[in-house]
Amino acid sequence: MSPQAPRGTRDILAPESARLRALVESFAAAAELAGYGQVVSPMFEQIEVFQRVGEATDIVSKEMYQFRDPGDRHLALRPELTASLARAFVQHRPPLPWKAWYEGPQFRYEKPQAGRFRQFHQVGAELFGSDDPQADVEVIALAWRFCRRLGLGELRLVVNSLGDRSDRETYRAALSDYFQRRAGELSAPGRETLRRNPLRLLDSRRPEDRAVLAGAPVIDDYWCESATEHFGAVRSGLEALGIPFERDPRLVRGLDYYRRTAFELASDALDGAQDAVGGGGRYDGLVADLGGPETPGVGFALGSDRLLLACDAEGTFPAPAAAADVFVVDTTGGAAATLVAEELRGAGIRAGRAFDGRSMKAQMKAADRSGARWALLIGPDEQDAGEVSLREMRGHGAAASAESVQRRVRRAEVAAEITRLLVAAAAEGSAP
RNA sequence: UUGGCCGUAGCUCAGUUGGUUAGAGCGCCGGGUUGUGGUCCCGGAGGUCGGGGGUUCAAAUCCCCUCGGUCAACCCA
Repeated sequence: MSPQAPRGTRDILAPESARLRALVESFAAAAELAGYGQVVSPMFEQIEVFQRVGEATDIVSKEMYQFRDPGDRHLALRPELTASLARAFVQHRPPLPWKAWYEGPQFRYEKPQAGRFRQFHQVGAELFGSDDPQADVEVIALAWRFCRRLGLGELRLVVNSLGDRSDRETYRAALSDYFQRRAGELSAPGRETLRRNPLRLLDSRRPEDRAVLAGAPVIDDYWCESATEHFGAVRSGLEALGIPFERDPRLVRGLDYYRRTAFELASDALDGAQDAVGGGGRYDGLVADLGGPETPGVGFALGSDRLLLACDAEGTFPAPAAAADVFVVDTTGGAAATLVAEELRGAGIRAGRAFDGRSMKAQMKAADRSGARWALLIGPDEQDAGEVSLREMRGHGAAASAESVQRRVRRAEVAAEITRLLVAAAAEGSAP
């Protein structure tokens, strides 16, 4: 049996890889418009970076790829990037507010399924050093604006507030009390969840648990004044921007470090259980947990793979066209094609060619399939005359409905002539 | 980690109650006379039937294990 990509990983080949790259570029543009700078952080960290962030979360307790390097350092492939960014913040202490965006693969040991991989890609942004609700609004708006730019329409923004640290703790205790009293009615796995982290029970999908949930205490009653005020400001900020959202008091998110604002973006176009394309929130206290000064922060991450699945479902954000401009057909052996193709590429023209001395017919077929606008023919005739034949392929430009047109061009003027034609076509296309 | 469904050429799939050299479409390669693609016609290459073990005179077809995919629980992007 020949080797395969490890379970839950995959090769992303040409058209799709260009699409992923375009998505990242689009995100970079959106983030940088808002003043976020890119951070490229290591693919792995000292394991404590993630452990300090939440022992109770599955992501760190059982889904981390961990290993010891030859120097016996205990390391982990990053399962998420907020912790890495917080570590980088503590290490470099950049001026506040520090606005950073990132992109790249992350790793979680999970059972793969559609929209869930062991190596997956995210884009995200973090804002450190401000507890202004307007910062929350800016961050959410960035995520929203980016998704809209991808063409996603069936998107749902869900927001909640988990209150301050102490609010969260008292609520957690109250919730725990409540569930303890009715533990008998919970499902078996639900009781286990209750033991580990009662908050997690809030978004259980099991019917028994949901029934018990109906009478559970609501977070709203545990907010302190400032948390209430903060959440109010976030909501009115979103309203002012015309960003639609719904409030879900049971939204808790998986990472333990969230305080106050938590939000999630889900796509209604995705069927199946994995409909969340991203989420985020405020993590005041995370920086301190990593040994830095008390520093508030808010941010989000979006799953690139799932965003693209959602785009597929909505038929938007197609792969950028990769068609060549010119395909060189050489029946004199192939060396002439090399010279012309390299010359054209040097002039910024996308040029393809065939190898292995294939027949003219075969080369023409290849030219057709390459999607090139022109075939550039070099045979003995052209070579003797110091010329090439430039054939406009049907389906392009003026020749779309008529027969393909073909004419001779001086060999020395080929690059200039094609450049001229490309410029003319671009002008025509941009100013119809 | 738990459970359901699935795994046949590069891709999408057929393969009757186990029975001889495993098929189709698409794609790929070549050809249809004198250098010219997209349509059409002809031909060709390509499969240890995911892998291993077992039952049987005989297994793609039955059983077990394993790997992988998928769906759901869990969790999350």
